[in-house]
Amino acid sequence: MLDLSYIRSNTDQVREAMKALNTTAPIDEILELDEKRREMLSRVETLRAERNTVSKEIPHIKDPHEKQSLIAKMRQVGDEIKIIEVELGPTQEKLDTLMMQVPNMPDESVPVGLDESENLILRQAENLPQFDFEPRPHWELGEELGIIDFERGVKISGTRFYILKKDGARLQRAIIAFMLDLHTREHGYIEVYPPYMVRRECLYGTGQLPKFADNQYHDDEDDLWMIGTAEIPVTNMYRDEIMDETDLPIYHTAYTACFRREKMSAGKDTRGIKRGHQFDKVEMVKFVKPETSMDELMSLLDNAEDVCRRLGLPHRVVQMCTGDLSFTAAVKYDVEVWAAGCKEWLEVSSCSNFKDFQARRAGIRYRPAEGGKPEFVHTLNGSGLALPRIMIAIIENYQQADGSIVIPEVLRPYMGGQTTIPEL
RNA sequence: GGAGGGAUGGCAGAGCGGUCGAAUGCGGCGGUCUUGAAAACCGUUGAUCGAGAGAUCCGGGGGUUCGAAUCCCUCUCCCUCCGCCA
Repeated sequence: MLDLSYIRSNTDQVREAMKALNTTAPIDEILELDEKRREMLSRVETLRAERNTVSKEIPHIKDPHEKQSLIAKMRQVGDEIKIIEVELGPTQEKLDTLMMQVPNMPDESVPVGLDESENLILRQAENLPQFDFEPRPHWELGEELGIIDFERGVKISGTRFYILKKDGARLQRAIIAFMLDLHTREHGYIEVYPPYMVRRECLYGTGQLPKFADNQYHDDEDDLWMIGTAEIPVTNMYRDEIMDETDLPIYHTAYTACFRREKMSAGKDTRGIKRGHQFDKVEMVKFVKPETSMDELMSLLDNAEDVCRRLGLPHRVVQMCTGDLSFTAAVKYDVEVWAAGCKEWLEVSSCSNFKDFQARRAGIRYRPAEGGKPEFVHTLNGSGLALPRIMIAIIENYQQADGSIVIPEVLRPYMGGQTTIPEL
């Protein structure tokens, strides 16, 4: 959420930003409602002040006539207050609703562009794996090796579901453990294991609601929402908290399953395990002081790239232009990994700086060490990394002519020393 | 799922329908004392909006009242007991 007083005093910049984002936001309506709200607020506050002072005097008044007349007068003031409040309530509500629909402002460093075609490739691996045979896609190899069962996945849960089996399931487990160990032991993150179902307020805090309700699975009976990413529970851990400056920065990493309806991508990527309704991900989340957040984003991105490097997966980094920025992000970089079989760059991580956008929604603040008012922290997060696509890249890039797969060296300790699938 | 009890400032814990943004203790911060520290003593110490006056906040929402932390309704959460269960 943006700061309302910022919108008020920097209206032109906000309008420009919305244009750059290639979106519209109800700025005029917001300003109008805000003015109406403030006008009513000052009226109602004056009346309340009067009632407060008089009500304090009433018990000390001896003369019963005077007392009764003041009570009558205050009853009238109370009625007036109520009349204004009846209008003020919905106005405030409407304003809040609109404010929740305004996307974050892009950082000045973000290139202006219309859509994904104008994203910037910042760096790209030069040596893609070479084969002296035609590399095959993971859905063929996976099925042949008996490590992915598409048919039975669909049988039990429908389209976009699959079952990992034998070394396939084990490989995924190994990657998860490897990534968590890397982030906790070498990158300074504290591991957490959060709930996969959260209350609705959490989704407002991180920005999935109200705009993206379509993509969330949710249980009507208890109003619990299945997380689409660990960002949701982990960021909301500190909702409505004021931390000490010395607590910052906080780095968390979490392994969770993620659930997405994928409505907007209907019919897209239906082959293989690239896009499922359920997938696993290791996530990195940071809470930092505002002045450090851009540096923190760079190190977060590097932490994600480090996973690729160690797994020996050629990757590239893409900076989102304004038109392809997500609703909540002020800056966003994607890490994409090359998959030799389907010959595609696959997005395995998305590293964003949300600045104070989520913190304001979720009420996450810190008290500066030198005293003074609490300030909003900056939040960041990035995948570290998404499992299915890493699985794809490993299966396809490490495939051999005979259809077997060589296990990347760093994963072998997590696979009991096994070096290939199938085991020789 | 059934029965009961509770939710107050960073924590613990008082609170009569008016003088309560809230006693007291702890913690935090500042000071006195001390070579330094501890102890002791004194002071200070919540948030939001607002230029300010002031307004609002005692789990959330609604109501009664001139006036609500205090009364009523409702929701949520927590605790205890019973039942059920990985």
